[in-house]
Amino acid sequence: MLDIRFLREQPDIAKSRLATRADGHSETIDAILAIDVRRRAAETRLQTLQGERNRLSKEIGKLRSQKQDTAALEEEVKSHAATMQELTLETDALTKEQTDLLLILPNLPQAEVPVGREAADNPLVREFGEKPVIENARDHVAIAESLGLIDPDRGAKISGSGFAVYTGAGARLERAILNFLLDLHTREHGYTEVSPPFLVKRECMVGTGQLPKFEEDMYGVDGGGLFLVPTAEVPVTNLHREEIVSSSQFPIKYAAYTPCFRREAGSAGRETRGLIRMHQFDKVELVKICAPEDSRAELESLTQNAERVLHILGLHYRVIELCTGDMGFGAAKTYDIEVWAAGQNAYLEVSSCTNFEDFQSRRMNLRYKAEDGKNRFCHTLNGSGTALARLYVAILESGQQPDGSVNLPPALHSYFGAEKISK
RNA sequence: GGUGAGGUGGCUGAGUGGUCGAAAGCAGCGCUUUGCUAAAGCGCCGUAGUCCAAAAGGCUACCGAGGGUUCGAAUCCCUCCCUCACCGCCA
Repeated sequence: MLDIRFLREQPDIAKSRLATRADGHSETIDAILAIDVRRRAAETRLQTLQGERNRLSKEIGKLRSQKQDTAALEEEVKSHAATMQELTLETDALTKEQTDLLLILPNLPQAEVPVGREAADNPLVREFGEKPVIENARDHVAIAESLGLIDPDRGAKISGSGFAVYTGAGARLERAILNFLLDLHTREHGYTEVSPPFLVKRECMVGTGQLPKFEEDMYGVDGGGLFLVPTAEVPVTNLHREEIVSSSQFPIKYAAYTPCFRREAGSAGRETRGLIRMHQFDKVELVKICAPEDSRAELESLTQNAERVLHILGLHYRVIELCTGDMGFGAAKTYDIEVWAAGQNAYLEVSSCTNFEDFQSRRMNLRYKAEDGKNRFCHTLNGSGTALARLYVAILESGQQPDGSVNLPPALHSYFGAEKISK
């Protein structure tokens, strides 16, 4: 959520920076400001009447203690009741209207984010390793089926398309990768492990920005009161919602595993083969909460922490920076990490590392006590460290051998309990 | 799920209809003094919104949340949420 004062004072700057986004409605800003004027006018009138009522009520109390008649004053207060009622309804309605619009307004890209319209405009930042040379590379579906690692048919049978069942060594590999990721980030990168609920309240989804705009992508339960988490970002970032945290805790760094549940509405047919786009997938998420002046550096180190996963696993990857037109709703700046999947002959996004600045913290009223004693909004960041399913794809496709087996990266041997998977 | 108790400022904790935004203590900040790994005295010390060109200042709202009663609500009534205790059920 953007600062209403900023919009009020510098609407042109807000509009021009928002205009570089794919979803940047400047007309929404005009609507917000129009409501703002009406809202404040109504509020001021209401407050004046409230002040008058308070003054008269005190007067009544004083007179009564002196046993004097107060009927006239009481009538005067009563005479404003209807107007106050109207003004209360008006300010409430205008406040809600304004908030609703503020909640669907995306974040401002940082000034240096490259301006562009779509994914093709995203500049390459760096890459690691090289594409492995594999003759007649098979894709992970063929590999996994021949080795009995996943059972897509039965996944579809029990839950529908977009759900996978991992079986035998396949399930074990999933668990091995998970443990490797959590150990790496907690032991070597200094993140505190969190195991949060997989269901969160609506207000948490609003806090991190999934709602109200993207409800059709989420799984709601309990009549819309609770949602299955689409990423651990939601429960973990909201851990400190409505708090004033101490800056001595900064940077707060959490690593959390959760399954992620997404409807993927509108993505049918795009990259849907095998495990690449699922309604449920596992992910280890990294979340940081820090002071505004540190968030740029924290994004760099966060991204490096996520990259290290692929580095250690020896997988070829590249880091790209999202252009303004390709950034997510709440993002001020985002790096995507894409791993090479030999069987797909394509890069797969396994991590999206984002600095939200104070966009989320405003929504969840997450503040810290600054050195000058003032309460300020924190900056929040998160990045996958990494998504499991696509990493799984890359491990299978990169490790595949001519005899049909899969060699696992050395870092996973002890977690998995073997060096390779074969029939 | 049932019964009971309770939710007040960073913390502890008073306050049951009218100068209560809220006593007191602790913590924090500032000053003074003595001096040295601290003590004492004094003062300051909630959040948000809004008004004014701005500062100073004013006003409004907030005592778990939302309604209600009243000229006036932290205080009375209703609903809900949460915490604790015990009971029931249960992985």
